[in-house]
Amino acid sequence: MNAHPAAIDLARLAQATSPEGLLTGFELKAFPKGWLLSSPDGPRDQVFIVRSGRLRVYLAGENRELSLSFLEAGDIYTTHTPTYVESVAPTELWLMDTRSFARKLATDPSTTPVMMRVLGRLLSNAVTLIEDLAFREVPARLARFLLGLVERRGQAQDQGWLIPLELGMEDIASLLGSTRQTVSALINQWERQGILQRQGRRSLLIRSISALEAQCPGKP
Amino acid sequence: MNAHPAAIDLARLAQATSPEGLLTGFELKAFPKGWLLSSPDGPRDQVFIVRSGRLRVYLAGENRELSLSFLEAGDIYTTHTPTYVESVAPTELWLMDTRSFARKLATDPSTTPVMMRVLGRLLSNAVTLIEDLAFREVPARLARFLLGLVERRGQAQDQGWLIPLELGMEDIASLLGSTRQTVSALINQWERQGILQRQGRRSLLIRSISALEAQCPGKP
DNA sequence: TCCTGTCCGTCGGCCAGCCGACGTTTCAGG
DNA sequence: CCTGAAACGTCGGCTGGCCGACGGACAGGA
Repeated sequence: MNAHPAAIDLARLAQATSPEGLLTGFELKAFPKGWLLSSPDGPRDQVFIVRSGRLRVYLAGENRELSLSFLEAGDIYTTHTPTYVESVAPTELWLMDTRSFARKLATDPSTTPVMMRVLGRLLSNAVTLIEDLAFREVPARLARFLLGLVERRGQAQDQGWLIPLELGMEDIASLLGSTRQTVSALINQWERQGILQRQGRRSLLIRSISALEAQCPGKP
Repeated sequence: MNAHPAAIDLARLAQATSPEGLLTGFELKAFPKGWLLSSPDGPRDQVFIVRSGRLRVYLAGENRELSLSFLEAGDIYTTHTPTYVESVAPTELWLMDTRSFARKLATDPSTTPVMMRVLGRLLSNAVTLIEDLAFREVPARLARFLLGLVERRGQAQDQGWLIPLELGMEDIASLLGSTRQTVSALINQWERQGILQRQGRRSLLIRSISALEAQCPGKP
């Protein structure tokens, strides 16, 4: 659910201008905003590392979409999985097809641990999402989402924690597998209860962490 | 959702009695039926290959369980993910901790492709399950489950396809993220409609593949 | 043969949350 | 300072499917 798989040192590494070291064999390409890089039907044979920009990984049903993750600089991904990948901002990628990548792995074992960590991260995220969809209700998912933001990007204030909100209601709903209306209603209800407070359109002030935690059944 | 990740040649390889070749470094262990091998809370640092028996991989919520997969001879798995793993029959495993395994991967690149395939398979299954939970309703999931069985284990008959059903209603429901009652009601409804037919307690005769396919929105 | 445990079929009540609809707020570009 | 489009807030109706409950069917044990 959370983005940032293995953003550790790759973010800096990916800033290179020529493919050296771990990047050997990758090819730099740029994409405009709104470009569909991969779909479940199309070929699924690429590995890439994000140099800059922003991508959305999502699934699509009849008349709904479920975002799995947003990828940013330093994130690595493979189109092995039947998902859609779309740039939501101008984006630069280090690209490589999986066949070459497999060869690279076979000859250069130092790449393996990175790849394993990435795949492990992806799997963990997927499992967490499955748990959410199967067991938890929307309020719990939204609460966990907000708590995650506090943890990763929250700024302490005397009134509580300020978190940036670069996503609209619609986008959040899509990340949670819910709808705009439900998410909107929940946030406004919580605001009325004093749990949080809107701070302009693009940020949120969390006034009571514990009240949000109370919405999540059984999470330490 | 479907079991059998990389059952290709591993099933035979795992029959060995001493750890040679790919099995180098693994340790053979036996478990009785009903043994909990791993849980989201406990240590999650093992890789194993099933030599014989049967394991269930599942998630647990407040008062429900969701089975992710059943593992059988030749299947490989890692407890990296926060899931429960339990033996549902007496089981023999080739075990190894992830640290040693990482070292093995670094020194013996031939293991890497196997591992990548396995992880890829796990990811694909996870994504498919997410799609099901997020977009499809229970009838569609059940229909796809049955169609999968026909494809993998169906025996042609003049009346239709006979499929073995070694799982009870409860187990099937757990695989689909639904309940015993709902699944039972659906199957009996389909029986009344002549789509399928019970054949004793442990097998099912599918009379109309196309009727089942009609239950799945948009799947070629 | 009966008894007892396990599984299956079916019903009615109930509710989370999806959907459509419509009004209101926000904001960028003229 | 307008203005149109995009995003947000809120309402009511509707329904898939969960839950509890209960009775029947089919074992295996004694």
